[in-house]
Amino acid sequence: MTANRLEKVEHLRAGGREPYPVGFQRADLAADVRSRHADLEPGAATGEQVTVAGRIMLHRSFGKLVFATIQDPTGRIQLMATRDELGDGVAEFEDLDVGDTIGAAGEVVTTRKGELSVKVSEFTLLAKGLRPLPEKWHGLTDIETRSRRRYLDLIVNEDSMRVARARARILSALRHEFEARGYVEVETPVLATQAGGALAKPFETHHNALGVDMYMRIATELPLKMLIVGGMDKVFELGRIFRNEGIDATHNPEFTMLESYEAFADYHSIAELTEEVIAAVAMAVLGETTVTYGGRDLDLAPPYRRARMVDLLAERIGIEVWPPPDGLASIAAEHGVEVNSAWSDGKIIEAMFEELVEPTIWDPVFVLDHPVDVSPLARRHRDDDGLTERFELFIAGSEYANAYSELNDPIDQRARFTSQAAARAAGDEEAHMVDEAFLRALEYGMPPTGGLGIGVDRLVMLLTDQHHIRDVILFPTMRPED
RNA sequence: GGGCCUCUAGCUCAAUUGGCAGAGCACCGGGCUUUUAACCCGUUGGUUGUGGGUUCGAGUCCCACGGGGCCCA
Repeated sequence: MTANRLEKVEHLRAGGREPYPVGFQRADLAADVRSRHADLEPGAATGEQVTVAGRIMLHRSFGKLVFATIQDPTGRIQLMATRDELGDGVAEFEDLDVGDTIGAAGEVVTTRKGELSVKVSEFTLLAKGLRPLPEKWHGLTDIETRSRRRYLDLIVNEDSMRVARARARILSALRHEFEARGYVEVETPVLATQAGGALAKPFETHHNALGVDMYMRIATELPLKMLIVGGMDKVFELGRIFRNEGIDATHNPEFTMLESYEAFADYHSIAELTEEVIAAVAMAVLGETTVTYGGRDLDLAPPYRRARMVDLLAERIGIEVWPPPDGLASIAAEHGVEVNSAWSDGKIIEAMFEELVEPTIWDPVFVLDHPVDVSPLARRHRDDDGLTERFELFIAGSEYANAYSELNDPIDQRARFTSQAAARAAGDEEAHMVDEAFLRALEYGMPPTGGLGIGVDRLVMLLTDQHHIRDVILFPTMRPED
């Protein structure tokens, strides 16, 4: 089939016609033509000349009369090529294939059946397609091909285009919300000699000229806090994060996170910021705060419920878990939660929460006050030394945001790092490394600060009703094809 | 990492108990001046993911490997 199309290209060139010309000017978009001529009678002639361009999606020939439906970024419109108008040119129009990109000029008319059309007086082949498009009835459904050849998916699956465009609007709305609140967007290193700010395995690489091993960032937290030390009191970064972990419905090795830090804020004010931003983004993208996710309604309008992690867990299992009772590990085991004997009480509580409470959450909840040993960068709770001033926002069983009153006590931070380093030495590959550069910055004094991270891909999934992260990432990470 | 499922024409899918690899769309040729997934007639198109094995005979059964999916860790 490609051979046939190549012959056509050769034939065009032999006849002095360029199959990939430059310089064509599109003057009109399908949707604009449609909106200008919404309710024409069948057989109408408007006298309006338009110049449209797009990819041929459907092609129907009657020999001396040819219809082609082209698609541009705004939609589809039918072209009608007639012998009356084009003479022998109609044969050339008939020879076009589905998948070709063409430009055409002509009068806006309706056909006898009432279909709005451009009656072609001139047309130009702009890009000959050598490969056939997926089938016009069933389109492209194979998940692997849709992900690997996203361009095809975008051409034939309207929903994929909808999601891609919604994602762009979400990114734009997020920026708008933070900028409107006086936050400054910054860029921090993707490549660093230490990976910190989160508990995760990094990608490792090497800088040849410097002769040092480097890591792709697993968070933007530490450099952003250094900017708070530097006096940039409200900063945010919207960027790609890399974690060397498995791929599943909610994890891609590279993903997009928004992190923000605000001096003189705490996790209570950041919770208010978070619910306002999420509601505003939903409004910007959907025009309402009610979303349907997997067929079930969800309201993103503030305020969201606030509840302590330990209280939600106690409510679920009917036993108080804070302060940790004796035999917490056996209580976990009784509820089918597997725990490691090396785990701290805090880690056990977190694991029980993840397994027993998270899946039951539907409406937005700020889960507050995580145990200190699972939160090495968060400030200790002002009323309880064993907890932190932290929240995670859960919606529909998944985590969407993570925030702290930031730990700005350099002595405590060093102690936390040291304890993480011990866990690392004991084999926990995700434990945090001691970051001396960050500690030095804290030692100069960081004001009390509220910080926030929002998982952007998951937010896109929520607002576009997608249930796999690969469907909101244009080019998800995949194994090589061969 | 483990379990289960899956891979057939460019796309979407068939193929009985192990018995001639097929259809629709696309492509090519022919017909048609009002179609809407146009229609009608006739062609073309295959290393059945890859490599082995069993068998008179393998898309089908077995083994290994590769891609993908779902679930679990």
